[in-house]
Amino acid sequence: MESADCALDGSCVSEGGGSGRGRMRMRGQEREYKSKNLQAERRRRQKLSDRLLALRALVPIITNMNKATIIEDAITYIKELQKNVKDLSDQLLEMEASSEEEAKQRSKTIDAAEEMNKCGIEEDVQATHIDGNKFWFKIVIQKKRSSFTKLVEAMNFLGFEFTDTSVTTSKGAILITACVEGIYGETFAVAETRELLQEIIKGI
Amino acid sequence: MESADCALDGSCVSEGGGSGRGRMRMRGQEREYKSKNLQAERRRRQKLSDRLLALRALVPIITNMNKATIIEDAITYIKELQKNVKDLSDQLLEMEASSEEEAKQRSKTIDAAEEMNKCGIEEDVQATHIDGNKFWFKIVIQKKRSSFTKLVEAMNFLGFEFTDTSVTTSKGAILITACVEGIYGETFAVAETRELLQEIIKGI
DNA sequence: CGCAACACGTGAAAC
DNA sequence: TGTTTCACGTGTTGC
Repeated sequence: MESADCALDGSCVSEGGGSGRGRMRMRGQEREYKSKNLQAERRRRQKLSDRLLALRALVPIITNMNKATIIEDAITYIKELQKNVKDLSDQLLEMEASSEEEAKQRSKTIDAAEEMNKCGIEEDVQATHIDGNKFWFKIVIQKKRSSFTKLVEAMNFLGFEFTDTSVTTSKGAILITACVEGIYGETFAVAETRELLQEIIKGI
Repeated sequence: MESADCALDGSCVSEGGGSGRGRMRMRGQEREYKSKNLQAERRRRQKLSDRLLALRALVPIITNMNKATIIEDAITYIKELQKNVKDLSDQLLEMEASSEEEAKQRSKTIDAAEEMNKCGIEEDVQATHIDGNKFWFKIVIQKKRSSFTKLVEAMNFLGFEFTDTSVTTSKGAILITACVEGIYGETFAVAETRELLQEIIKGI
């Protein structure tokens, strides 16, 4: 090293071998200037080195301790992270979109349910538990426009799937006999189901 | 610069001012050594500079063009990305947990389709004109969640009222036999009604 | 021995 | 103005 014999505080001169460049005058100021510059440069180098160290500590995979490879690894890591973020946010967006659709469906049926509450007809309802979450029920109500549709919608909203159903219309009345199954796996009590049906019908 | 007066290929000597360190002999070889070292150092510097440039290009927010700040920004950016990835994956995990039920339902419908195909049940749509705006139709479709509900909704929307209906679910398929009546008094052609039904089913 | 990587001091330029 | 940053050439070290 050219200045290996200098003190650490840069108090040495080590004027370059270029003997005649007309820059050896004002030795004291020149010395001070060089010293300040030297200290600043030392600080700068150390700062950069520290930053590089911090960067290396942040990157999980390190192929080499070299300065260049540290930055290279950091670059590939950043790219990987960006890709991850993109993929994840895409996936999340897709998920949210699908769940939004469901919410829409639900709100739609809720609106329907609210609309059902406007009308008020009380009719006969019978419910029987078959097994598990399967129920059989019989409903006789006065015929109204879209009443069957609304019943089906409401049952669907409550998590019931129609398996075997029979609908008969006669003289302004509708007879519905149906087997339904709770699709979410919850078990309902018979009385509860009956009350549910009556609530629905009350709304129709 | 100590060797600012040197040619770019490093052909200068610029022997350090340290006059007596016993290292000024073999001038030719020393010159060649320095030249090679110089070239290698140039390459190294350029490579590192390029990497730094690439890193800077990858980071969106740049407060300064300084080497140190470039690395600093990269560090904060990496931390931000890591946080993003963590948050997103957490959110996604939560979503997936809540939508597991749906996946179950979907696999259920897939199973239903397989079962249906196994049993040799084919999807079918038949429509027959009874009189006026009354139709009788038979539909055999693969069992899906809310498929019956959606069919009823669609028919209701199109102005059909269900009068006599029978629904049977068996082996992953759903058989619907129904008499419907156009409530608005329009007359529909049979072929038209059948196409309508097929469109609806396609949408389910 | 050569090669590769590094830290150093220094002159010049930028803000 | 001077402080800060940069690129440069060089000596040194480890493989």
